[in-house]
Amino acid sequence: MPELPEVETVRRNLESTVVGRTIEQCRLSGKKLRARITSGLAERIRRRRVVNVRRHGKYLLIGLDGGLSLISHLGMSGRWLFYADPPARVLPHVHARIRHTDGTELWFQDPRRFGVLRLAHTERLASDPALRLLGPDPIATPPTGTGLHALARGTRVAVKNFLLDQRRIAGIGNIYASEILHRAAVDPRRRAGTVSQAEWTAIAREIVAVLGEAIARMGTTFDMYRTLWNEPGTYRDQLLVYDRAGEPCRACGRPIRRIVQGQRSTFYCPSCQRRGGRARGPQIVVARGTPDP
DNA sequence: ATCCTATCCTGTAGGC
DNA sequence: TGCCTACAGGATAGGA
Repeated sequence: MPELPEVETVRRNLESTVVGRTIEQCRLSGKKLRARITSGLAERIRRRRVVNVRRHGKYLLIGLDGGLSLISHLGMSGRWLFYADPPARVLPHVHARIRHTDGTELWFQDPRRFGVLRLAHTERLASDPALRLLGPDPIATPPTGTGLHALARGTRVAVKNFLLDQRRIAGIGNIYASEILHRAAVDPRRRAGTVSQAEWTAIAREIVAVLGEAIARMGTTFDMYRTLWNEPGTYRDQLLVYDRAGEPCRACGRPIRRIVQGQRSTFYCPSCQRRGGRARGPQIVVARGTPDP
């Protein structure tokens, strides 16, 4: 669920909240997440001070003094929660509880356990197995039409799945892939290698625009995702196609369609997102049972 | 090499 | 009310 805008929101929250605080103790649930939590993690982060909080794609990188970084990925259901005044009862599915020397606490909760928590040496972060294969972060390095066009040359996967591939661009997930392609007026089923340079230019522009607007609204909340203070993000109100199957396209009025690509839902407007873009003029009403021209 | 499928896990919504 | 199935914002091992 959390994609780049949600992770960036949490990053900003953490940056303003935990940088400068010192970890006094860390308690782990002992449960396995997507991968096993780095052995000795709790002991190795004790007494360390948080010096920065960075992000690459959907990965959070919490920098500690002494040259260590805590790598965290939220998976589908992970969240970080900050408590100035920690509750007495621990919530279910909390896998890490970090207590700072000032009594504040930071909890990592992840019911589905698709998240990641690992420790790495800061100077070797780029070669860490979790991060090594990631493509550029589109906020740090905005993509260009020519760059994407070259990257996609010869690729036969659907452009929607291309955008989801973290080795090519790191940070786009299922919601924003649909939104980006809708705003760029590109059919999600098109093979990436057949998308024109002009279309890639539109996609590059919308990647930056959509992610930026979603960050400004603190991300998209359906249910699980929350900020560090358990607040929802409000980009859901801005969604043009995601989760809107059957509802009218905000541009042309025709119904939004849901299809499945790679076992995941894609939402798009069959009228606005086809070669040549949206038909101008009034909507053509086709009688029931009449084949679509 | 590239692409596709199944799988990890829990919670919840909807049908009956 | 309960039982069942389908599905959910991610990533990847392994096979075609």
